[in-house]
Amino acid sequence: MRSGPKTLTSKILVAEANRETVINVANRLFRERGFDGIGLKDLMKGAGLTQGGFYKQFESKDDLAALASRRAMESATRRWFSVAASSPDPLQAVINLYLSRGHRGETGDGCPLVALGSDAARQSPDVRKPFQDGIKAHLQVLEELMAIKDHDEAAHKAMAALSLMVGAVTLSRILTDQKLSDRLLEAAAAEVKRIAASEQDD
Amino acid sequence: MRSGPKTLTSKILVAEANRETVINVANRLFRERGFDGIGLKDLMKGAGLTQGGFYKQFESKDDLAALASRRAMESATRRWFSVAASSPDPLQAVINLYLSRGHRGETGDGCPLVALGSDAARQSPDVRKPFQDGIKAHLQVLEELMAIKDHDEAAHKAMAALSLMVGAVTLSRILTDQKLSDRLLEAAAAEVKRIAASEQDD
DNA sequence: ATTATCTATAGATCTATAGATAATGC
DNA sequence: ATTATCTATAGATCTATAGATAATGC
Repeated sequence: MRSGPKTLTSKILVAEANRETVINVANRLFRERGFDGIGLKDLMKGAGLTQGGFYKQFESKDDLAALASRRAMESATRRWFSVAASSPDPLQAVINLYLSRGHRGETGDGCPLVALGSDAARQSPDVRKPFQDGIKAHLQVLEELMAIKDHDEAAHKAMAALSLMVGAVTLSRILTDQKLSDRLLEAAAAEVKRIAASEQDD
Repeated sequence: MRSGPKTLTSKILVAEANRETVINVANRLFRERGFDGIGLKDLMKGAGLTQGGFYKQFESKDDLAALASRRAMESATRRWFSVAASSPDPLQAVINLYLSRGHRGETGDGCPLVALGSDAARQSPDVRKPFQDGIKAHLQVLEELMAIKDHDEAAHKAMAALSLMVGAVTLSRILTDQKLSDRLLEAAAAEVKRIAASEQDD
C-alpha cells in the first residue's frame, strides 16, 4: 500500500525510523513522568533530535500521546499473550508477571494502565481510545483464563480480575511501606486466583 | 497550644481562613486536573487571591500538594466511616457509594486514589505519605466489614477489596464505552461482596 | 528540486521571589 | 509597627511556528 515513489526510499526510511524512535521514547517517558511531566524538547532529545522537527512528524503533543499509548497498550497485551502461551499454568504466569515486585519497580516499561491510569482518565477521547482498546484486549486474555463455561460470567470475572490487578500495582507503587506493599501484591495474587477458580455466582 | 499574642487574632483568623480555602481549592483542582495540570496562579485565583501571597502561606507547590492530599484522603476515609456507620448493611453502603456511576463522574470530589493514583506514585515521599496513611485507614474500615474472624486473613481480603475498588473506578473513568464501563462497575461490586463473604482460603 | 531536520523565536505559562501597599493593633 | 496580601518581575520552561540548512535524488 506504499503509494509514494520508490525513489525517495532512503530518506523516507530514515524519517520513518526517527518517527518510530520518537514514539518509543515517548512510550517510555510518558509512563515514567506522566503526560504533563515531560516536554517536547526532552522527548525529542531522547530520540537524538531537536524539538523543531516535531511538528513535521506529529500533529500535536496529544497526537503523540495517543500513538505512544497505543503502542504501550499493544505491547502490554502481547506480553500477556506470550507469557500465557508459553506456560503450562497461564493464569499463574500472568500473575507472576504482573503482580510482582519487578513490575512494581518497572515504571517506564510496565503496564500503562498503572503508570498512566488516572492521567488517562483526564485525557481527550483520542488518547483514551487506545487505552480502551487495550483494556478490551486484556479482558479477552483474562476471559480465556477463567475456569468458567458461561461467557457472560467469565467476562464479569475478567473485569473484576483486571480491576484488582491494576488497582493492586497502582497502590503498591504509592506505598512507601515496602512490607505492606509486598503483602498487598500477595493478597491480590491470591484473590485473582480465587476469582478465576470460583464456580458459583449470583 | 496557640502561643501567639491574642492581640492579632482577627488578622490571623483571616489569614488562616484563606489558607484553608487555598488547601480546599487545591484539594479539588488537583483531583480534577492532576498535580501538573493546574498552576499556582489559577489555584490562588480559585481561592480569590493572587499568586504572590502563595509563598507566605506554603513552602512550595509540593508542600501544598501534600497538605491537599492529606485533606482529601481524610475526607474520603470519613465518608466511608459515615456511610458504613449509618447503614444496616455497611459493606453494601460502601459499595453503593464507591462503585457507582455517581462516583465515576465526580472527578473533583471523588476518591483521591482514583483521581491521582498514578500521579501519586510519581510524587515525593512527602506527598506519598498522606496517600499511604489514607490507604491504611481505608483498609481498616474494609477489614471490619469482612466476614472473617482471622485477623491476617481479613487484612488480606481488605487489601484485595480496596485494590479491586480503586482499579475498577479508575478503569471505568478511562472507558468511553459507557456500557462496558457500567458493566465493569457492576462486576466489581459483585466480586467485592464475594471477597467479603468468602470463608475458606489457602 | 525535494524534504527531513535544524536553529531561532513567539507568546504563553510555570514556580518562585522582591518589594509595595493597605489594613489592623499598639 | 506588624503583617497579609498585592503588583511586578525573574528566569525557566511550555507548545507551536517560521524560515534556514543540508542531504538526497532527479
